[in-house]
Amino acid sequence: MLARKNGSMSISEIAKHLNVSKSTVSLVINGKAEEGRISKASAQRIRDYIEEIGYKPNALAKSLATGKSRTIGLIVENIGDSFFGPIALHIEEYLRKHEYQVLYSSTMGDNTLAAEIVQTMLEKQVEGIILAPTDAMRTEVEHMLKSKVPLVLFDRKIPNVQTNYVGTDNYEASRQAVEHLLQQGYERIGMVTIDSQQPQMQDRLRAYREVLSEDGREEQLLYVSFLARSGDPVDAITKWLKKNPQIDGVFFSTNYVCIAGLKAMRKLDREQTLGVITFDDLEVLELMRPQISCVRQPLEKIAKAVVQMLIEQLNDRDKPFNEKIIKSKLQIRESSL
Amino acid sequence: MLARKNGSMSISEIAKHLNVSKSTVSLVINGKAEEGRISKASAQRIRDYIEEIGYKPNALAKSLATGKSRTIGLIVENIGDSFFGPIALHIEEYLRKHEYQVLYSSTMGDNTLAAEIVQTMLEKQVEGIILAPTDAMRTEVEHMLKSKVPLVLFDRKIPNVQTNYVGTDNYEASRQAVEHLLQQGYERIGMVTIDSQQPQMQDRLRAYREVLSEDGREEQLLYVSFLARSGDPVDAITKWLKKNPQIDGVFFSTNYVCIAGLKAMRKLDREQTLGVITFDDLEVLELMRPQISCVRQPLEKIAKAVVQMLIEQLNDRDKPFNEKIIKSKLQIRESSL
DNA sequence: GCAAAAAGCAAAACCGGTTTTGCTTTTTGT
DNA sequence: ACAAAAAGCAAAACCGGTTTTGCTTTTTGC
Repeated sequence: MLARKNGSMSISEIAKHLNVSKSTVSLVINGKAEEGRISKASAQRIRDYIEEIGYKPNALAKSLATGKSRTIGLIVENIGDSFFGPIALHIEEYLRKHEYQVLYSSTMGDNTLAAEIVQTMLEKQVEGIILAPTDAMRTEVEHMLKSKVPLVLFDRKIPNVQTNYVGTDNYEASRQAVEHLLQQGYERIGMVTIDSQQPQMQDRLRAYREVLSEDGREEQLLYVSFLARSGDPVDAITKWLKKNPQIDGVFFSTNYVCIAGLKAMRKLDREQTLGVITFDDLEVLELMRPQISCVRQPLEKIAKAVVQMLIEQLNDRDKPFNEKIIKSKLQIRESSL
Repeated sequence: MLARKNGSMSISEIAKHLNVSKSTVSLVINGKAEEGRISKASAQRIRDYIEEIGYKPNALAKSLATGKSRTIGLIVENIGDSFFGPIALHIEEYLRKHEYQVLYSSTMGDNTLAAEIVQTMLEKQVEGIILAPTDAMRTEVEHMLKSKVPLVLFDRKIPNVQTNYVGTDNYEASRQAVEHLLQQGYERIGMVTIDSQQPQMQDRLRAYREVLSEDGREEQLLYVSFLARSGDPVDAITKWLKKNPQIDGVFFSTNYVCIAGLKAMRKLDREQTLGVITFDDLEVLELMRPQISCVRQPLEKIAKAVVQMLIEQLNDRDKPFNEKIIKSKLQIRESSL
C-alpha cells in the first residue's frame, strides 16, 4: 500500500486494499452508493477506511474525467489596486458560494502578457473567465466567444463586440461629477486622465467635454502616461497646474491618477484652492481637508453582478449575452470652502 | 474529426488524422522528436498540422501525467488590503518568471474557511503554498509539513513550528517607531491594535510596551475588533481618545487600524494635535497635513524573498527550513509642528 | 419450482496527456 | 552477404479519477 507524494492514497489503492473494484469505491465516495446498488455493508466499510486514512481525491484527475475544473480565471489590470483588489475579494467570495476557486492574474495593461494569461488559463481548463480587458484584446475575446468559453467582461468592454459585460454608467456619472464642480462655483475646470483607449475612460472624457462645451467653457486636458513608465505623473500634473494657473477645479478620471494629482496639489500647496472630484473612491478622500467628493462605484454590487452573470452563462452556454450597468453614486463630501 | 468543447483537438485525434501514434505526436509537441527518434519528415508534418489547427494541450491531463500543475496557492487575509494586494501582485509577477500561475484566496481571518481553502488547493494539486496564516492554523500547517508540501509562511508565523518564513523585524521596527514619537516630544503615547494573537501583532505590541516601560511611562492600549464585526472601530477609537485626553501620540499597529484612527482623529479635529506613527505605509499618510511617519515594509522585497524561498523548496523538497527577516524602514515624514 | 427481476459488484472504457517498451525496417560494419 | 546496430515508430502502461456495461448471485412472483 504505497502512499502517493501528497500522502494520500489513490482510489485504486483503496480498492485493492479492500478487495473491491475502483468503481465501487468511486461510487461510495461520491454518495452514489444507492444508485450504484452498493450494499450498505460494503459502503460503510469503504467509508470507514476512507475516513481512517484521510483520503483526499486528486482534483486534477476528477476534473479531467468530469470536464469540470471548479476554477474560474480572473484577469484584472492590477490586483494591488484600490479598485481591482476589493473587486477581486468580492468576486472570490461570491464564487466560493458556488464552489469555485479563482486563478488570477494582473496584466498591468500589457497586451501580450494578457493574451498569454488567457491562453494558459484556457489550457488549465478554467470553466469561465472574468476579464477586465486591456485595450487590444479583441482577438482573444473573439476567440473565446467562438469557442463558447463562458466569459464576462467588466469595467471596460471591447468596442463593437457583443459580450457579457458589467460596468458602471461612466458617462452619466462623470457628467454629474463635472456638473457638481460647476455648481460649487468652480469656473475653469481641468481634467486629468490617462492616455489609453479604454472605453470607460473615453466615456468619462466625453462627459467632461460635453458638459463644458454645453456650458460654453474651455477644456483643459492633461493625459498622463498609463503604463507609468515614461516619467512621473506627479511631475506632469505639477507642471500642468503651474502652467495653467487659471484652473480652479479638476476632475480626475480614476483612482491612481487622483492620487498623483493630490500629491501634485500638495507640492504646490493648493489643496485648499482647487476644487477636486474624482472617479473612484479612496480612503484618503474622506481624510483630506477639505474632504473630496467622488464618483463611487459600488464594488460589491459589481462583483455580485459579474459572478451572477458568469454563473448563468455556465448553466446555459447558449444564453444570449447580457449587459448590466450598475449605477455609480456621486459621493458628495463637505464642500471646499 | 470531432472538436472538443474548447474547440481544440486532442492528441489522439491528431494522431488518428495523421495516421501516427499518440506517442509520436506527444514527443514532437514536447520537442523530444530527436530523442524519440522521430524522422524530420514526420515531425514536420505533425508540427504543421498542429499549427494549422491551433492545437492547445489540456493542462489538466498534462499535470496528471507529469505530476506538475504549474500552479501555486496563495492564501492571504484579504486581497483587497493595501498590504496584501500589492504583495500578491509582486508574488504573481515573480512566480510568472518561473512559469507558475496563482490560485488565490482570502481568508478574512476565518480559521474554518482557511482550512477548507488549504484543503481544496491541495486537492487541486498546487505545487506549493504561500500562506499568511490565520491564528489557528497550526494543524493545517503541521499537516502540510508532514506531507512535504512546499510551503512558505509570510507576515506571521505559527508559534513554535519550524517552517519557511519571510517576515519583517516587527519588534525592532516598532521600537524605532515608538522611540521616534518620544523623540518628537510626545509624552503620553497610546497604541491601538487588534484583538488577535497573530505573532507579528504581539511583537509590535511588546515593542511598544517595552519602550514605554523602559522610559518609565504608562501605557494606554486599545484593542479593536479584528473581525470588524462587533462595532465600528472608528467609534471605538473616538471614544478612547475622548476618554483619554491626556494622550498626545498614537502608534497604530497596522494599516486598517490606522485608517480607522485617522477617521476618528478627523471627527475629533485632532489631526494637528496628535502625534501619529503607524505600521505599514499608506498613500494617505503622505497627503495629510501634517504628514504621517510610518514603518514601511518593503513589499516587493518580501514578495521576492517569498517566491525565492518557495522555488528553492520546490527544487529540493528536503531543503532545511529557512527564515528570512526583511528589515522595515522607518519612513520619517515632516514632523507635526 | 422455475423464470424473470433485482441486487451487488467487477471489469472495462474513457478523460487527454507522458513515457517506456518492443516490434519492424533500414543502415552499418566486416 | 549476413549479423548487429540504429532508426522509426506503434502499442501499451500509466497518472487518478468517472461512468457504463455486463456478469453473477439472490430475491421475487406465480
